[in-house]
Amino acid sequence: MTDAPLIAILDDEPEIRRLLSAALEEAGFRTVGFARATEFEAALRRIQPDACLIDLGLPDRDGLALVHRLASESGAAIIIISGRAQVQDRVTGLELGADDYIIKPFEPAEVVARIRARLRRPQRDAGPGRQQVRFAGWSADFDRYTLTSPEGAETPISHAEAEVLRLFLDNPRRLISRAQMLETLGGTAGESFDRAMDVRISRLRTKLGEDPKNPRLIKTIYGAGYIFLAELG
Amino acid sequence: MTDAPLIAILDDEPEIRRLLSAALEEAGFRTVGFARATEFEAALRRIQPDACLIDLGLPDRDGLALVHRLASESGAAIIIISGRAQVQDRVTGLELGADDYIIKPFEPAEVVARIRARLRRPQRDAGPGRQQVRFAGWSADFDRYTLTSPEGAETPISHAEAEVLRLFLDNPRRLISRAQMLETLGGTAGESFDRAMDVRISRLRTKLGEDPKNPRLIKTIYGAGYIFLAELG
DNA sequence: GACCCCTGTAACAATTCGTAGGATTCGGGA
DNA sequence: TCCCGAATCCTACGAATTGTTACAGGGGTC
Repeated sequence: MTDAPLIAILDDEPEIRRLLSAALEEAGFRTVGFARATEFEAALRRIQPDACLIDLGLPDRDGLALVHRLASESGAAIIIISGRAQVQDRVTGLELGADDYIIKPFEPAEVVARIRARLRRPQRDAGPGRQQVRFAGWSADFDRYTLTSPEGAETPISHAEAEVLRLFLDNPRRLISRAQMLETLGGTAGESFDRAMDVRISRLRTKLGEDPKNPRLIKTIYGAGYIFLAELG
Repeated sequence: MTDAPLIAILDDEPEIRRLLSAALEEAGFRTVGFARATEFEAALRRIQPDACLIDLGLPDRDGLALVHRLASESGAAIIIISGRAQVQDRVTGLELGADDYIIKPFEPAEVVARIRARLRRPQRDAGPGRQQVRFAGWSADFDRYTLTSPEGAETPISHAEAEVLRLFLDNPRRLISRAQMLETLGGTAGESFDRAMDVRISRLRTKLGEDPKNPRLIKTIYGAGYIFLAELG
């Protein structure tokens, strides 16, 4: 839980791996290096890095395909390191799901700073690990689909309710428009499906013990959307 | 209503602002530009951008201080654009809380790609509701949409009322003309929409407990506009 | 097959907010 | 000071948005 973040390094040049892992460990990270994409992918079943530094132009695999797969399946931050400096390369790398794109030759200090910038944000971890979030005295468990009140009472929540709650927890204290919700929750636009949103929220509100006249956690902004007010922790 | 992400652009060169907003709007974003940091900061009480593009080296303020404040108080993604290409500049910018650092001259396509990369991930926690303002014994909370009287009584305020109040708080003791209000609050000019303003103000006045005969906080200047009289703090 | 829970739809209630119209106030000129 | 037109305020009403409840279909379990 409070371990140092783990950074995976995928680069076929041993010299670069050494340089990077030295700088990162100096900065307080744990590192693990790989020379080939196949090794790296095999290891991903065992370890769960917080960020991946990936060198494009690997000998044994198309790096961009790997980036794409990682982006959709892993919650780790993905940072490309590449010697290809063309704007088009950078754009496609980022569009495929990379979080950053660093050009060789790079400065280790900048790599560290960019990794830190990525890890500052809450990770959306996709692993099967414990998915518990605490907020305003409550505790949500997305594995067991339960909600525990500040007093300790536990009530089950449905999948639909959990989806809404997760969206709120990912964007605390930010306005979330209806359109955003429909998009995130997979509802096809328009129709009377946004009615379903209202109902989901209404049900979630009751389970959170909200006062209908004066909701404290889920606030509705007329004509704009919703705001989830809670300190995470 | 607020479907497309909103990108704020802070740069003192009009040419750059035009270039960026053209590229971003082409990519489906909404944009809003500012030439000065003070304008930008005032507007932040009113608008809620999803990402901020900030040019360092602004004439009227230290850009890095602004970045630092934004990073701790806003949930928006922060991207620095700068002509200073030294590694040390980049590192300090990122350490201060920026999410990315782009060097001039930049390619608009890459800026778009990097913004997209930022917005893919859940936004940073917006911090403990920095959206509180105190004035004349009152306290306005723009997260919870409440107004607390000097005696401690709390009344909810609607979105429309909050917009007006925010505008007043951004321009204390300064005359605000009707035209200005309509423009800021998004009302399409002319028509009988300025009647709506009257009503908004009237409702806000009642919630502030104003004496209709002798308003103390929101004063109307016949034929000119309104003035909000209050010490902020 | 009977039962139960989840989830969307529909119908109705409550809230928000702009519009309309008359009442009131303001400022200038007689 | 008094009067008049214009600007501003206030109240009520209605359209649009959102909340809530009841109900029906679907899928899973025993």
